[in-house]
Amino acid sequence: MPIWIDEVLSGRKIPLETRDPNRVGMYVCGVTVYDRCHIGHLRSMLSFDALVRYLEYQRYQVNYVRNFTDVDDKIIDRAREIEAGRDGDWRRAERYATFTEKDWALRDADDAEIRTRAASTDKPVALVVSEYFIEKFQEDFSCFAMRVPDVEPKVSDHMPQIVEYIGRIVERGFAYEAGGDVYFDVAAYDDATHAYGKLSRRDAAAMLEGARVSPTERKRNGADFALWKAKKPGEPAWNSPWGPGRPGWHIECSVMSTQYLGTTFDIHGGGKDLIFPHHENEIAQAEAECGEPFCRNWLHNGFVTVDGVKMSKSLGNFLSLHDALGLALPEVWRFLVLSVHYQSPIDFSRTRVTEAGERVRGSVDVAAERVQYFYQTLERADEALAGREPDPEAPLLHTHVAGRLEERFCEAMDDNFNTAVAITLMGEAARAINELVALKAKEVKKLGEASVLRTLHDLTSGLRGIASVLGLLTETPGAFLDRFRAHELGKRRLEAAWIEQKIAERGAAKAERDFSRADGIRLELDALGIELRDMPGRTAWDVRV
RNA sequence: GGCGACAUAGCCAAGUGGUAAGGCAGAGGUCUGCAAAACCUCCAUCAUCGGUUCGAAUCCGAUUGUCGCCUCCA
Repeated sequence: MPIWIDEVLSGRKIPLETRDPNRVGMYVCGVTVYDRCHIGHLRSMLSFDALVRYLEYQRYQVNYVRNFTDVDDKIIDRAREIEAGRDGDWRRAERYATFTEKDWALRDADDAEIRTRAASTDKPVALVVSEYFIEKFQEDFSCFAMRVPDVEPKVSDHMPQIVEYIGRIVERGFAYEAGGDVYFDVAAYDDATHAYGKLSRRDAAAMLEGARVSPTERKRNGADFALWKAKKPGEPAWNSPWGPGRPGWHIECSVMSTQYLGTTFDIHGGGKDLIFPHHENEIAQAEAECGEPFCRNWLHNGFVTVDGVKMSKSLGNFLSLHDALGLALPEVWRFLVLSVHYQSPIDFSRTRVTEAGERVRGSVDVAAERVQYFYQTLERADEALAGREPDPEAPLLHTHVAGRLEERFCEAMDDNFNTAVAITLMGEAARAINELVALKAKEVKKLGEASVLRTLHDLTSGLRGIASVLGLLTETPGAFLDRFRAHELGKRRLEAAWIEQKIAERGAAKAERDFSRADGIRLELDALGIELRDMPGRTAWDVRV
């Protein structure tokens, strides 16, 4: 069965075809490391992580490359701001208008650390900035258990290759030097190939027509873009035939992707916002350089929105990964991301009360509850199965679910990686598990004890199996649920020991059949968001999300 | 202004020609000292209008609305 993908270059749903039927070469645009990451980055990383995991589950050998753009205008800007210090005018720039005190605290702490590091090295501050944020990237993402890319190339490590690559584009007549800069010649390229704009579906002629060459500009055409930028004072620079300078944005991805994956590699991914100009220009550069098709399959993930508006730096409505982890556990974020199809927007929200007084659950909180539900389900199943050996010959119950879980999972994932449907299937399995666990002895007897046991066993391992392909439900329930409760309690500044003590008091009251006192304690805890569940012999508790 | 996407129940969200998955919220029920959890049942004809078709949420056109890209962005 082929995997069907909604491919952006062709604009259609096509079966995934790879150069080698058993291998996939995949390049995903990573981050430009000039600041902390936010949940938009997280979404992109997790979406493609799930994709890689599924491909590997389908026995593809995936060569996964994800870059760091560590030489860039924004990084240089950040370095300048750090050098200007905390009292610099930059602080009043419009892009910081939405910064809160908390944002500034983190920002200042990062800047101070970078300043300290820069003081003890000869390196340009800009490179210290990028090194620092690569470190932060690894730290912030480490808890998400993502499939580690096979290569994480950095621009600064590929200068000779980039310079040579640009040289070949110039030689072929698709780029020109102007005052130490080198620009890609969109007109020349489009004349030769009629291909400029093919990814983003733009009309190259119209773009060229609309643009004017201003006398101060070095560009021949407004649509041209820099492959190499001549050094300006205070900027990091590398040598090149055109003088000292640095690469423009876009060229690094063409160079590094083809270096590690070859020309015409299989999958190129990134956020939708990269389609133009970044990916369009990557294609133009790469195909200008070698005359061969660049990448066959282009996949783009949708945005994260906040209150329906795209989350972006300039709007100041972004949630940093750092803050995100304070709100919910990594697995909850993974669940939230995968519960929406990768191409659709995800609206991030927290639980709020409307003007009408209605409580509307936020997407993160709903995700947290679902993850909790799944682990609680597994915990019940594990308990029910403990020390019992299922008979694989016993007739299966719930055959639509139990017998077809993996098959239906593959159907969903083969259809353009529909993780949303995959998660629905997980829900079906969990419901069936709960139903079996809750059966009474009489009902078990009627259905056949061996059948119940076997079905429960199959469902549980099946659920774990498909979930783990997506990087979900891989922990032991106890470990996860403990952490989950600790996290929720932490948000509310409550202590588990205090709650346990209250529960003990209530237990004593119950033993004396003093139900009004017992109920009083229940209400007291309930008001704090603690829910009690009386079970045979003990009282369990949960934190309401 | 140019290009593009989307519009599914109170909220979130699958579904690209055959008669609307799932989740949250809500209602009823089983269970319970009372609860909770879990499970069961109920809860939409798919923005509007027109067209193609035996048949459309799914295709085409128009309208309205929302959003994105065109400048940095996952």
